Amino acid sequence: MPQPEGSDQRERALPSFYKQVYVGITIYDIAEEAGVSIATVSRVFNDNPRVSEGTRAIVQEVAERLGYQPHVSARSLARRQTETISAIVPMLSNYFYAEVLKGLQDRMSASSFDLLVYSAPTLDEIEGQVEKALHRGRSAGVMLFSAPIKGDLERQLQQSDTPVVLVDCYHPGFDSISTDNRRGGEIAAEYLLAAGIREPAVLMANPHSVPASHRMQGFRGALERKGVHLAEDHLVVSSDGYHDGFNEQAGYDGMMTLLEAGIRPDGIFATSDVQAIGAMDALRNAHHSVPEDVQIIGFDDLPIARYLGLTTLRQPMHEMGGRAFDLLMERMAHPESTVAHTVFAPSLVDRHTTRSATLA
Amino acid sequence: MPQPEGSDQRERALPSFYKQVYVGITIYDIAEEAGVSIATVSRVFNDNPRVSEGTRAIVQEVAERLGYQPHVSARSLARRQTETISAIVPMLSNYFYAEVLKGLQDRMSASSFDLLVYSAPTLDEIEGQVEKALHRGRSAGVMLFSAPIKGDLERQLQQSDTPVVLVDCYHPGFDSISTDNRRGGEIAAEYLLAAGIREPAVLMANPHSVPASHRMQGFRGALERKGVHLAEDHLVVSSDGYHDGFNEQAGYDGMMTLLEAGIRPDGIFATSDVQAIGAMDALRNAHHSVPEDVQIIGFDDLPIARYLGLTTLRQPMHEMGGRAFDLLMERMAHPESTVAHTVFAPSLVDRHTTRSATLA
DNA sequence: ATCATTGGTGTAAGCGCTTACAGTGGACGC
DNA sequence: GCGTCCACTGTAAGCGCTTACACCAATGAT
Repeated sequence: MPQPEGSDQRERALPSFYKQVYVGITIYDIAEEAGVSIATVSRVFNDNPRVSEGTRAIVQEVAERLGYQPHVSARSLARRQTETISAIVPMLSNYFYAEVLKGLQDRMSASSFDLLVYSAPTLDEIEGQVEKALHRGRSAGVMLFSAPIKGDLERQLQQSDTPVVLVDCYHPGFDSISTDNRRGGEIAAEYLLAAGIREPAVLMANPHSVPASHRMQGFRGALERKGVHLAEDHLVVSSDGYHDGFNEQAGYDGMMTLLEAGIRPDGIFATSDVQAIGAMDALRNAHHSVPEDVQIIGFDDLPIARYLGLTTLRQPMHEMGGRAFDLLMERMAHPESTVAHTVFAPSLVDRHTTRSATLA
Repeated sequence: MPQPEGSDQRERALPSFYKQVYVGITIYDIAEEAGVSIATVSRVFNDNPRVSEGTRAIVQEVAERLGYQPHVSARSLARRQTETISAIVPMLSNYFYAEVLKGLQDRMSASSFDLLVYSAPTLDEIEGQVEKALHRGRSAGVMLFSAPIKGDLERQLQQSDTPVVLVDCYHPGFDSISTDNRRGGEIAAEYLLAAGIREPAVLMANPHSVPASHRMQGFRGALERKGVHLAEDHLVVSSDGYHDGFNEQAGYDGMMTLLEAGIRPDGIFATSDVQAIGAMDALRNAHHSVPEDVQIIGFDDLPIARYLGLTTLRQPMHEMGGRAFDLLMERMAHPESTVAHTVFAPSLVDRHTTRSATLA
């Protein structure tokens, strides 16, 4: 239905009746009511200084009265940019992601950006979600969590020209923010060794999980530097696909594998708190006491870790979220600047599943 | 910069060089390359049957080759609708919301909708976030969590014509989905009474929290029906604003208030698991044992409840999220149909902080 | 008094898409 | 052999906004 000329057609949308006030007020309505052109109205909402104070006041009053709200799609189409950023996370109900996202939102709330959340519980879902997030006009920036950047995904991201920030993962070509997982593993090893353990074991999540691998590698490396060997059969790798093996069942099963093989480590490093919790369950069932018989260290510092008194490596999740947003803004402002990798050092939170804590 | 005529201007965007292939391919580019009009291209992407098989194949091939992606803003502007729904939650890092959101996303993933997440940690932030979510063109539907619908907010929602579904809260004028909090309170009371308690106490979150109030009311009501009175000083209401008093500290403080007043209840109903956990902390510090000296029941069934052996009332969070999405879709399809309220019955999860569990 | 400037405003094109409406050419019936 | 119908396809308007450019009155310089 062609709109014959000017604003004739528009008149029916004008707020003659109250019930219509809140539906579809456009700048045309305001322009007509205020007796100015749509360009002027638009200028007012864009804080363009080339509008006289008087006109500005009138337009604002009318807009207020009619309950005008700019149409986001029209605006981003005309401006050629959105105020939406997308986050692709493996799972919302995972505390780590929820907390990072919260940090992100807390920082975002000062800006006018909105947060679109995609979830990709399994690795093969990532590409699809990333593709959606990368749709033209969808997001001003993308935040990708815990994804191995290679193959098609890598290409996809490289070919796109929307800014990307990697969280909890790494690729030389993109800004990233992560925890120094290797260092975390090292700290765990040093701590356990200092606490007197002789026979370490590792409960690892899925081998393709980069953070899990790094944590384990750091742990093993530090061990070896101190002359302690991590036996092959003392490293249990989860094949549980649920959340990459970062789950309680995986921890429980891993511990049972050890126990059933007659292995009795006196120090355990679990690549996540949830795994540690599962392991503690198994240990309890088998009547082994923590930390007397076996000491255990987790990773993440979930709220539950505090309640269980679990010694763990803390990641500054909230801060990471805020920083991730900053990085994205930075990248948007300077698309060509050098790629930056922000690495947070994990800190040991000493509680009651390790000896030194009890002795301290 | 006016576009003189037809597609002359466009030619520079055509993929003569590969590095440009992935930036800004429009239907004009495809139309030109495929030798058809933009209308035809558009029809192909909208599954309009009035396109011949041959033409369709060519267009699809070209689109694939050029890596075409529709521009979401342009599309929603032209279609006068978005494929985005917004959720306004108090706090992402709260397990309840994260889990409901996950249920929502799991159901959504089958559709082509995207999820915009706003957070409103305090009550006065709700209106602002709702307003953003209600911006014209922003969302096809809004999901509002745990918000008291009254005053400006009520008006705001009523005047808007975008579908709204309330989660974990209620208003006669809007579709809603919630747990029967009163019933949950009743179940807790009946259970505790059956387990032999004589002196009940309630640890309640903020009084303006509707779920907390209902839980308490249900509890008190059931108690009275059995001839047991809940003394005024046995009802501790939190004034801790953080997350409406649904936090561990509030539970801890509430329990301490009781203890310091010399009150020694033998059965405690906490309006949330986190409060129950805080209370148990206080109890432990004061050397009272659970469930011997005092039995305690929480509400929610967070993962941590399982580990602590906390008896609690479970809300089907994941299912609620899925259902919420269905309701929203339903409402979008039939804007004028009768308002529907879906109420889930909470179920008691019997663990070790209550007697009957140990005795059973 | 005249002309360049300037502050304020309007006109209209264009962002990339959808879709009503208007062709167009071939198959078919008479 | 000509009109009718149908299956496709193209033309162009419009979604609500931004913004380059044009315009105009008032101002200051000369």
